[in-house]
Amino acid sequence: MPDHDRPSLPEDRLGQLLKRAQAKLARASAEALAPHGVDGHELTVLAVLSDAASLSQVEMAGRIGVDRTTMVALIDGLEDQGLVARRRSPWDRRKNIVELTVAGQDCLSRAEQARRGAERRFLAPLGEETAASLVRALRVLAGEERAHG
Amino acid sequence: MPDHDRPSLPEDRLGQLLKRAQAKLARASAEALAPHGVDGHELTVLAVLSDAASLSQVEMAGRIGVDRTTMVALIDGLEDQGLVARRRSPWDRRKNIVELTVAGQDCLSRAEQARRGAERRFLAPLGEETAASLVRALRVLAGEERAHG
DNA sequence: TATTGTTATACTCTATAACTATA
DNA sequence: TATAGTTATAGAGTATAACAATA
Repeated sequence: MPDHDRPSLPEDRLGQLLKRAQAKLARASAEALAPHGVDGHELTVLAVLSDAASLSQVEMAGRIGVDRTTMVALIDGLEDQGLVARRRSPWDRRKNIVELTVAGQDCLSRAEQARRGAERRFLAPLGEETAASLVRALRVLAGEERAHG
Repeated sequence: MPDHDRPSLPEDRLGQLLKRAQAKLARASAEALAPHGVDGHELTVLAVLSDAASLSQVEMAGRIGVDRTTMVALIDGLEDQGLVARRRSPWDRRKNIVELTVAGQDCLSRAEQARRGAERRFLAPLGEETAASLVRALRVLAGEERAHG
């Protein structure tokens, strides 16, 4: 049976490679973030808030790509830890304005540094040039249209 | 605020890129496989059986990386469609020997071709050389030790 | 009527625990 | 005692449906 006619085994399939690489990085990131008391989703919320100053919960949900019902519990957890604060918008009393607290900014700085370290260590085996090329390729495949980050 | 100190937004994070690329490929593969009546997991089982001729359910589970309890329903579905057959091992009556049927081999050929097409179309925007380089990089990151496939 | 935040519910995926039969 | 297959159950993660407050 010629090689190109033999069905691909799991370990040769692109989907499996992407899945395993993602899972491995997720584990490494989780380990790096654990000391800072936030998980990946929570760190994302903090980072988006840091970029946008303040957003309503639906706006946050849209940015992050989760449902607004999922956002509720996420913000609950962050608020319980004192990392973000909710307040009613005076202009539209249906909306919650969510903002970073000082503790939240501090946590973000530390946790983001830890996350970057994990990402850097994860990519280290590739070398700088290959790693950059991988990221470029993934941006294309993921449908990321931004010219450069 | 210098660029390297600004927290990464979701779309710039490697984990997100891997996740989105994987999700996009998974959707494309699911669409390509749908006409053949199998999903990705089921196709994997067929491919592994084609490679190994016959395996017990625990051996299959080990190869694919799922629990043996998950394998039961997987095999159930394939058996209901007549794509695989179970029989008791005469040498160890605790074990089920799972084998491809003729219909299963036929389905495998067609579905695997469809899956490869989806993968090829997914990688097309990169060009051949970049795509091959991506796969090599992912093999390294996923912990894949095989020299070349 | 439509939207925001919220809660309750359901669904998917997968693993753990427990049972049966075999070894 | 230990293993293979099976079933029932539970947990994580996330979405849908429904409700109250507000626009």
